[in-house]
Amino acid sequence: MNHGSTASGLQPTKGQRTRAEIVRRCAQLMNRHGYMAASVSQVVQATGIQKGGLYRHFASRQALAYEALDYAVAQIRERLLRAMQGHANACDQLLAMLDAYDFSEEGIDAVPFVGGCPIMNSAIESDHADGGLLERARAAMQGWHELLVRVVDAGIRRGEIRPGVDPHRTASTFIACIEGGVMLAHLYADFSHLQAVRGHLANYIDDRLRPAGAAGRRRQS
Amino acid sequence: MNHGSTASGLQPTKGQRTRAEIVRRCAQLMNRHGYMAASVSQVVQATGIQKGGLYRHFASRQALAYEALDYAVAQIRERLLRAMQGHANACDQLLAMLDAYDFSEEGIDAVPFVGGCPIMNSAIESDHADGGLLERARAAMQGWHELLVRVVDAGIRRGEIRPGVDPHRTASTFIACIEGGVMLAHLYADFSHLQAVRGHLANYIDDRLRPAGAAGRRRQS
Amino acid sequence: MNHGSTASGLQPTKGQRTRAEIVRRCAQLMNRHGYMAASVSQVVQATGIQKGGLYRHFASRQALAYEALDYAVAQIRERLLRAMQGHANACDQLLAMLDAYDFSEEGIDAVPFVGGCPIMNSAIESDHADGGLLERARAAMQGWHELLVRVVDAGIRRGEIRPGVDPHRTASTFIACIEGGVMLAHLYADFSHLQAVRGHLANYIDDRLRPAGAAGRRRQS
Amino acid sequence: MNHGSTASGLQPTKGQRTRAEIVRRCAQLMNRHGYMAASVSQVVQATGIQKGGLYRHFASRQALAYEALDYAVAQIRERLLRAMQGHANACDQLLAMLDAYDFSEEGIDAVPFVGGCPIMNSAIESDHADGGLLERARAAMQGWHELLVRVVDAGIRRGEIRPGVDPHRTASTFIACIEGGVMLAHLYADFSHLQAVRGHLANYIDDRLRPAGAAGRRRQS
DNA sequence: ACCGACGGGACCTCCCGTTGTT
DNA sequence: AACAACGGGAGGTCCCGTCGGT
Repeated sequence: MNHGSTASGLQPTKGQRTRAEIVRRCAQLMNRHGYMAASVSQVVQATGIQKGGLYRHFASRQALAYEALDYAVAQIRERLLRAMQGHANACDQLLAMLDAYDFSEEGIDAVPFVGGCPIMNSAIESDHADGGLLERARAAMQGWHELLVRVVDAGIRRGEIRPGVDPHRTASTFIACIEGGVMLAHLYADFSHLQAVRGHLANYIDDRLRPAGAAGRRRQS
Repeated sequence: MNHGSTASGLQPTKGQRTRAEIVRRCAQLMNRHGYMAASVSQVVQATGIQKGGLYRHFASRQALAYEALDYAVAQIRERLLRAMQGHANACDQLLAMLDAYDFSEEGIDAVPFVGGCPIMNSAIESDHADGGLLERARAAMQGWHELLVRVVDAGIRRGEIRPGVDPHRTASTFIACIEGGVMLAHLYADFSHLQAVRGHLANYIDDRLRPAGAAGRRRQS
Repeated sequence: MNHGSTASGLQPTKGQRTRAEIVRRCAQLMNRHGYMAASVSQVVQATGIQKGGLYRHFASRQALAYEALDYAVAQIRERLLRAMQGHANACDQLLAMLDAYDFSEEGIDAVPFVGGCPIMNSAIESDHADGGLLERARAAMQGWHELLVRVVDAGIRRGEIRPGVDPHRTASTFIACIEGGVMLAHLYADFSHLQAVRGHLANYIDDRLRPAGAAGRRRQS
Repeated sequence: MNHGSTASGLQPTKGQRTRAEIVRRCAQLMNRHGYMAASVSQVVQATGIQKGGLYRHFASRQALAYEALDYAVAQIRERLLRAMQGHANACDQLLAMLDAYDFSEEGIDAVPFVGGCPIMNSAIESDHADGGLLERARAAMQGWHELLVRVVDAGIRRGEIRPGVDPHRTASTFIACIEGGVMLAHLYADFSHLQAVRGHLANYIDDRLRPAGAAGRRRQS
């Protein structure tokens, strides 16, 4: 049933293209309606493919949900990495992560992820229903956390962040602030909450992360 | 169908006690399994009461879910208020709110709310399914936000917080940090993430909220 | 889910009566269409009860099928026992068993078991699909086999059957002949095949079972 | 769609060989799982050929099932004929038929027909579902019955069987005993039941079929 | 000659809510 | 006030058969 990438990676067959499109559409759908809460009928409507066709590509609704989540997490991760690559300084990279969640210019209903952050959504939903979802949510969060730790570590090594800073606690703090801000922005459909958090994190960086003498030479939100 | 408080408020009848118990049990159940995702069968099992009996007290599963959410939010709010009342200084009150979410000494499976913060849970879930849930989640969040605004305002008036601080942005920041921290603690079943956030907020209070001269005279996490 | 005989055995509740009626109707249906092959829709049509109601009484279609088979086997067994009780001589009892399968006077579509012998039917079908069916078919057959062994044993003790006869082999022989005859009668909707087998078994009794001197003093088919 | 024997009978084309292999594999599969109960997926798995390929050779699953049954019946018939050809005496030929069903030396899971006698299986299953199956089961049984009648008739003509014997009733009796014995042997996975029936039939032949003076000149089981 | 891909429908299960009964 | 019993329907899975490629 795993028709993922069997026959080379050059010319995707029709089935592979269909399958990829299903995953893409489902990621959008399920990030709103819940990865486990979305019904097959909704998937049928969202993808334009019938049940009979769906079950050719995925063994179960659950398997499709997992794959959609994996896809969504990969998308978010890519967005984060791309946002970071625009900056050289570790502190700027940290702020860029938050900015990656700000869709205010693209509109709240824009791509890619209506429904908020998939990692947080699955983290919350995993408590409800499903063990497999929990595993995936934890793995996704862990990946993000480790990414942040690496950024902070590198910042310390490069002298962009004070030596005494604890990378793990800093990572947790950033994630908590970002996810909390995303939740508020999404709940109210109002990104000003995210901007408030951004200002807070910028201050935090100045107060506690940046080396004392180097304060304040960057764009302020 | 709203048998909430019909026969005076002194001696609750048997029906009223049953009804209250149902709501209490459902709040526990639904905060884990989702307010809309929890099925009537699960409610029957969790409460030990049969469907016929349930529908005597509640017009629909949805109505019960709303009431359970209201109850859960009220419980959390009460816990927050009680935590605040232990402190006179506005800054301490703010930190006490976060501490109210720390169940590390009571165990992760302890009361009252296995499954994390009901406000955040409903905020996330409201995106999935239900308009009524969204309204309630927003109202609950609004209530909390306003409470924080009042605390900050009062702190400014009493000279415990710097005059220039924006109460709304500060409230948003605290909520974001707390909810993000709760989410992490719950996802990993590990309250150390919440402690990291606590340290961060304590620093933030010292750096940006407390009047300059008054820095640092209270227990540090 | 096993609402079999909870509340005393005196006044069956409405549910118990419904349940019993479902089993009765299903035994008829499933003995024709196969215990596993019969669909829930067919059960709904045969019983006049809807799916929602069915699953209140039985955990699954399979559970209902098992119960229907058990009921059918019990009915056949009762019919066999009643037929035997009309005769004192062991040899006559053996022939009476075959006669119990002869519905030629009641019509081929008569009660109780359109569709042939439930034991044989389940024995054949058990090979197809289901392990639980095989267990039940074996147990039912074993019960019948042991009944025959007891009849032969008693016949030997009372001097109605020759001492040297092997009860087990005799039981197997009778069962094989009867079931084979029932199958033919049912396949062709023609009981003359069963009569042929009856004549054969009567001869067999005279030739090999009855004591030498006592030959031939009973009604011949 | 009937690509049975289009291009002469000398060099079977690749398609014809594939088709024959499908029928052969299906006969094995369907004799266990039921001719109508076996799903196309099971056929796909058993044959290693995909649906698109299957439906090139057969118009429907039903048509394939019929052909598989015909093949199975032909196989059994051939086995019976071959067993008979080893004996000249009619009485020995009758016993040889039963022996043809005894796979105890080849193992219960041996070829050719795991799942018991196809004629009996289809006779039982035909009651369930399908009119076409019933026709075929009756025809197959009729063919066997007539074969037995011819054997008995020839035996009478050659003086190996008493003149007064009724060939039809004798044929029915043999079939009933054999099929009943096969059923027992298969149900218990124990061929001793078939041996019991064999002994019984040998006695029956001595007592009622063989001419009086010619008793006992054959191997006893 | 065969396979991959898909549509539409039937199946079993479970759900929610109502009703009659105790 | 509570339960047992039931109807109607939605949900997820799998089925059979067709069609376009190759």
